[in-house]
Amino acid sequence: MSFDLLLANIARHISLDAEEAAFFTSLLKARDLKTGEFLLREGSICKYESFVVRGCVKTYYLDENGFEHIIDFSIEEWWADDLYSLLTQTASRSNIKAIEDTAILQISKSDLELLYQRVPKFERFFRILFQNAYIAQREQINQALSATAEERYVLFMKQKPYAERRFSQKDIASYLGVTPQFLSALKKRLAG
Amino acid sequence: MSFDLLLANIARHISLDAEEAAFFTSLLKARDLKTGEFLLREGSICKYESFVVRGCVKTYYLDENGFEHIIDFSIEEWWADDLYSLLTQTASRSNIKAIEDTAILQISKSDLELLYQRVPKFERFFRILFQNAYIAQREQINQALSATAEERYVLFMKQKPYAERRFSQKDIASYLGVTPQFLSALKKRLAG
DNA sequence: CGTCTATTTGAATGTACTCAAAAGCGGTGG
DNA sequence: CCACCGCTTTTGAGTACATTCAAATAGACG
Repeated sequence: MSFDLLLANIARHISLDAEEAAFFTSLLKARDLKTGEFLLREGSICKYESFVVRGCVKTYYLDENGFEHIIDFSIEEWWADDLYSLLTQTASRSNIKAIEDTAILQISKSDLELLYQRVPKFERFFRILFQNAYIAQREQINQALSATAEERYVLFMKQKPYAERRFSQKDIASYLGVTPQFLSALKKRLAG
Repeated sequence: MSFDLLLANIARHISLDAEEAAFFTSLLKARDLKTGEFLLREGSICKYESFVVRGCVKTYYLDENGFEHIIDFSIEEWWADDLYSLLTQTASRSNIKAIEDTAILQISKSDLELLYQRVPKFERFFRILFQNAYIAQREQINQALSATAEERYVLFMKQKPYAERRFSQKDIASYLGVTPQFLSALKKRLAG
C-alpha cells in the first residue's frame, strides 16, 4: 500500500522516525470509492478522518427544501470529514460523496486518540492542520459576505483552475451559493 | 493578577500541574483597553494571541470601498487574533478594536512556540481550540450561504442574547453582512 | 437510440442595496 | 442645564442582483 503521499504531507510539519511512521500507518485503512459512492451519509456517525490519495469527494448538506449546499471539495492531499459529528459522535448533517473514482486512507477517532497518546507530535500536526483550515475558511466567509457572486466565481476559478475540468457547473454553483441558472447566465455575461 | 478565568478555561481540556501553570502564566502579559482603543491595526503584524478576561473587542476589515465588515466579536473567555498575520508574520488585513472597556491576557507568538516545546500538552489545548473554532465557523458559512438575512438575524440574536445590550445595531448589521438600513427595516418588519 | 441529468434561456418576482434625508441619542462645552 | 455636535437609527424611493418557475437544448451514459 502506498502511504507515501500522506507521509510526505505530514513530513512538512513534523518529523517522524521509522517506528513512529510504522505505528501511524498501521492505524490506517485504505478504501476505494467509485464515482457516486458515499463516504458518509447524513444521519450516520462520522467515524474517520479520511485523507484523499487520489480522486475527489464533495461534502454537502441538504437544506430544508432539499437543496444541496456544497461545503467543500476535497481533492488529493486534503482531508474529508464531518468534524462535528466525528468529535461529538452524533449523527452527521453532512454527506460526503465521491465525484470521481477516489482512493482514501482513513484513521478512526479512537485510533487517532491512541495516536495522540503514543506519538504526541501528532497533536502538533493536527493543530497546524486545523489552524490552516480555520484561516482558509475565514477567507471564504469574508468573500461570501462582501463579494458578489461574480467576484466569488472569478476568484474561485482562479484559485482552483482544475475546477472547470473536475467539477460540474451545478456543483460549482452550489459551492458558491447561487442557483445553476444564475451561474449559467453569469458565465454568458463574462464571456460576452 | 488574575489568571483564574484563563486557567479554568484551559483546565476544561488539559490538566496542568502547579509548575506548568506557573510557567504558562509567566509568559502572559496583561493589557487594558478603553472603548475605542485598538488591539491590532490593519497593516501592522499580529504578535499575540489575546484572551479576553473582561469586556469585548470586534475584529473587522475594511473593504475596497471603506466599508467595515465584522469578522467576529470576542467577549470574555474568547480569544482574539488575526491568525493569518500571527502565523505568517505578515501585515494584518484586520483591525481589532475594543467596543467596551476590556481586559486581556496576551501571549506572544515566540512565547507560544516556547510553551509548545516546554509543555507539549498545549499543542493539544490549541488543537482542540482550533478544531472548535473551525466547526463554529463552518456553521457560520452554511448560514451565510443558505439562510436569508432575516433568518441569520433571528438565529444570531438567539445564540447571542447579550448582543442587543452589548453590540450596536450597526455592528450587528456588519457582522450579518447587510446594511444598517436594511437591518433596521428588517427589525421593523419582525416587530410588526 | 433513448433516457436522464446538466445546462441554457427568458419572464416575472423578491431580496437586499444605494442614495437621500429626517429623527433620535449621547456626550461635551459654554 | 441646555444647545449643539457627531453618530446611530429610521424611513422612503428607486435600483440592482439573484431567485423562482417554466421550458427548450445539449450532453453523458447505458
